[in-house]
Formats: sequence, C-alpha cells, structure tokens
Amino acid sequence: MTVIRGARERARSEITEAIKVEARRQLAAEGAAKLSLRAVARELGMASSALYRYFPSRDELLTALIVDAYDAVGRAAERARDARPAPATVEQAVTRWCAICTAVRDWALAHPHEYALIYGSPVPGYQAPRTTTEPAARVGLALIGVLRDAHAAGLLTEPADPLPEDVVADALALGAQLGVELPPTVLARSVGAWAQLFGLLSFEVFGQFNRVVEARDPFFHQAVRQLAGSVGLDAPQEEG
Amino acid sequence: MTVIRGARERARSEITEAIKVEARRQLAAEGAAKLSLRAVARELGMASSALYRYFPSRDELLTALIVDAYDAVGRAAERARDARPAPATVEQAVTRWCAICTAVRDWALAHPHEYALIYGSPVPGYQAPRTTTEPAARVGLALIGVLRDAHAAGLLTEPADPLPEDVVADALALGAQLGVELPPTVLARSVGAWAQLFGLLSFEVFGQFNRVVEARDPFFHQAVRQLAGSVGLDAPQEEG
DNA sequence: CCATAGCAAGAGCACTGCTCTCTTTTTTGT
DNA sequence: ACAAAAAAGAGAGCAGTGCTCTTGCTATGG
Repeated sequence: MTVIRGARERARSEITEAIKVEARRQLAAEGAAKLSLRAVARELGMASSALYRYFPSRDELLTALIVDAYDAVGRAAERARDARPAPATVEQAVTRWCAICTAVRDWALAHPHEYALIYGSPVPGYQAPRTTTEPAARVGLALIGVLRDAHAAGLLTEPADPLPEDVVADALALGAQLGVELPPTVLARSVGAWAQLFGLLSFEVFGQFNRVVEARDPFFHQAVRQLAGSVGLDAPQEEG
Repeated sequence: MTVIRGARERARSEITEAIKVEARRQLAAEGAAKLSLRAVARELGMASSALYRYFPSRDELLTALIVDAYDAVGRAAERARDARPAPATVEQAVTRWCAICTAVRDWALAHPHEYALIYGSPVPGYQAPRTTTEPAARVGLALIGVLRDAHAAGLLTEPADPLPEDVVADALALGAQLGVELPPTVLARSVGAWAQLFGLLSFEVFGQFNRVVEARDPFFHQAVRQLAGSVGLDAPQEEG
C-alpha cells in the first residue's frame, strides 16, 4: 500500500525525499563525517528539531543513504549486465563480466563519498540493519548471474584444484540461499573475486594507487579480466 | 640527532607518547569518529588547550595514529616474512606469501578500528601527507620481496599472456623506484594482488562476509593461495 | 464543530574542535 | 647568578554539533 492518501502524506514523502537529496548533496560535497543534520535543516529552511520528525537520528538518515547507495551501484551493475545479450561464447561472458566491473568502477569514481559510505569503514556505532543486506548483494548477484548463464551455456571451465570442505559447505549453503545452479567451487571462488574486485576499487578510490598506478583504466581492465579467469571464465587472448 | 637534551624534551616526548597511547585506546574502543581531543586530555588530567602544544589539530593526531598503524601492520608482515628462510622451492615461496597475508589478516582482525583508519574511508578533509606513503608501502614491499627471492631462485613462472603497454610502463617505473629486479608483468600483477588482498580483508573486517562466508580461515587461506598463483607462484597441490 | 494527532519552532543541554589570553615554569645568554 | 626568552599549562570563550523537551499551530477524522 503505497497509496498517498492525503496532502499530509504527500507532503511528508516529499519532505523526506528533499531531506535525502540535500543530505546526499552534502555527502557528495564533504563526506559522511561532515554531514550535519543542522546544516541540512538550515539549507531546507526548517528548524533542526523538525527534521527529527522524519529521521529519528543522524544514523537513521545515514542508513537511508546507505540503502540508496547500494541500490544505485546495484542498478548500475544490473544495467551493464542487461545491456549485453546472454553470452554464447566465453569471450562474450568475459565481456559481460568486465562490463559489470567497469560499471561499478565508474559509479565508484563518480560517487567516491557514497562509495566510501558503503564500502569504507562502517559508521561508528552502527551495524548493518537487515534492510541493507539485500541491496548490498546486488552487485555480487549480477556477477554470479554471468557465471550462471555461462555455466548454463557450458562455457565455464570448472577449476581443477579442490577446495577445503567447509568452504564448499559455505558455497553450497550460499547457492541454495540464492537459488543458483553453480558448482560450489565456482561459487566459492566468485565470492573471493567479488571481494577482490572491491579491493581494487577501494585502493583506487581511496588513493592507495597514487604514485603507484598511473594507467588506471587498462590496469583495472586487465585485473578484472584475470579475475574472470580465476572463476572459470578462461578468456582467449585479445589485443590491447 | 635524537639525543634528549634536557628534562623538557624528555617530558615532551613522554607526554606526546602518552597522548598517542590514550588516543589509540579510544580509537580501539570507539572508532576514529568518536576520538575526541577533549576526552583524551580529560583522561590525561590536562586542559584540552594544552594538548594543542603537542598536536596542532585533531587531524594531525589522527595522522600520527595512521603512521603508527601502517608501521604496525608493516612490521607484522615483515616479521612473518623473516620468520621463514628464503624459499628454495615454490611451495616454500607460497608458504611465505601466505604467512605474510595471514599475519596482516591477524593484525587487521585484532585491530579493526586501526585497520579501518588506514584502509577504510579516508578521514574527511585530509589527504595523505608524504609521511604516510613510505610506511604504507611496507606490506606491499614484503609481498614483492617474496616474489623477488622466488625470482632470484628461478622459482617464478612468468605469466604468459601479455599486458597493455602502459601498464608495463607503470610496472617498470615502479620496479625502478623500488629497486627490485622483477619482470614487469609480475610486478603489475602483484600490485593487483596487493589491492585484492585488502579487498578480502576489508570485506571480512567490515562485515560484508556476514551470513555469506562462515569458514573464514580456510576461505582466506584458499584465496591468498590462489592469489599467489596469479602472480606466478604456481603451487603444487596440498591437502586441506 | 471540535478533539486529536501530526508537525514546526525555539530554547536548552552536553558535547566537540579550536583560539586567545594570562600565568607559571624551564631553558638560555650574558 | 640573574635577567630575558622560550615553552608549557590553564581557563574562558566562540561557533558548531546531535538530540530532547516544551510550546504552540494546523490539518484530519469522528
């Protein structure tokens, strides 16, 4: 029931949105630490105490922004995936994999502070509410979706060396939870690749590559291509 | 000239150290965002304004803690490296590589807030001063050192597929800057592995693996072993 | 038409980083 | 040894923060 019943509810949702917009503006401009409820209220021309009718605390406002950020980056990943047809060759699957990674990277570089909000240090007191766990999985799901399609098309070369059994157990549980048909070894490795992708992104966004990596685009592209290989998408050579 | 000339300098360095100790205590307890100069001063029984004689701002104190944290994790990595003799077989080289990664992980799990300080979102206004770049490289250098030794012993199988030329150029520059003799392809890939290692660590420390990976130890071990393979340390099988 | 529930505003509390001034202590130069 | 200078501490104060409480106002529903 998201029916807006009266002018009051309409105003409420509009103001809630306006608060988030302004908060996101300050977040993008100055970072999460300098996001101030009072400043948001000031910019919106309302008393700071009035803001507490919409968000019971600063942390709640930040949580709302976190969910939105997860949604935004997840949407970017899914758009990149859906922009290309289901893979018929290994090379197409690798291309799709790289397209998702690149889309996530583009979003991260365009929204560094929002990226830091979700993939940097967690905010002081707070632990992720269940609301955030589902949108947080979207990027990972998009990546796994590529592998699922590739596997369905018989394009996946399952890695030879075995995995510890408890790792396989985790992978089986995850596969069941996500309802995806993939060999547990592939699934386990794809979780690793998922984390490692964000290692590359965090180092670039947070400046750890300064004075180390200059050719960022080709470096990233090469790295995620190798990452694809590590989960079973063994790509043939390409030039450049 | 670090000769302590009088009682004044001695007291100064002692108080400086006491401030850092108390600040680190608060950092470990509550996180960087809740680290307060006034609380530190209060705990030390001095006026908050007196603290500014030792650190001109909160950011400067944080920077000092950052440098210390980089040193601590770098020291952990180097100790793990030096605890094992120079590798004579590929398996030994892989073991050394994994030992370094595990040492870094142990440090990160034991000091999550300090880890977040250096590998999480950078603090609001601040960009890393040159003081931090040198200690920040120590973990990476330890990892590259393993590869250097392995290469010198002829244990390194250089990856076959070529790299984009500007990536190779970056790797050559980096090799010259570090004064290390390694094929640029290995060097470039090791930078990727370095970043990816911290992707694994950040996801574990920051809770992204919650309800996804339960068997953390074997998962990590398997992942860094594969990482070693991706930089040319192709390990023979080992059981569980 | 009126009671009620939702909303806005202001004052206020406890806290923060930081600056300024004033006093005390220690070092240094003659 | 004594005065001048440098360094350090203490306190008040400013501007800002998150958050709460009380006081009015306004739109909604019986």
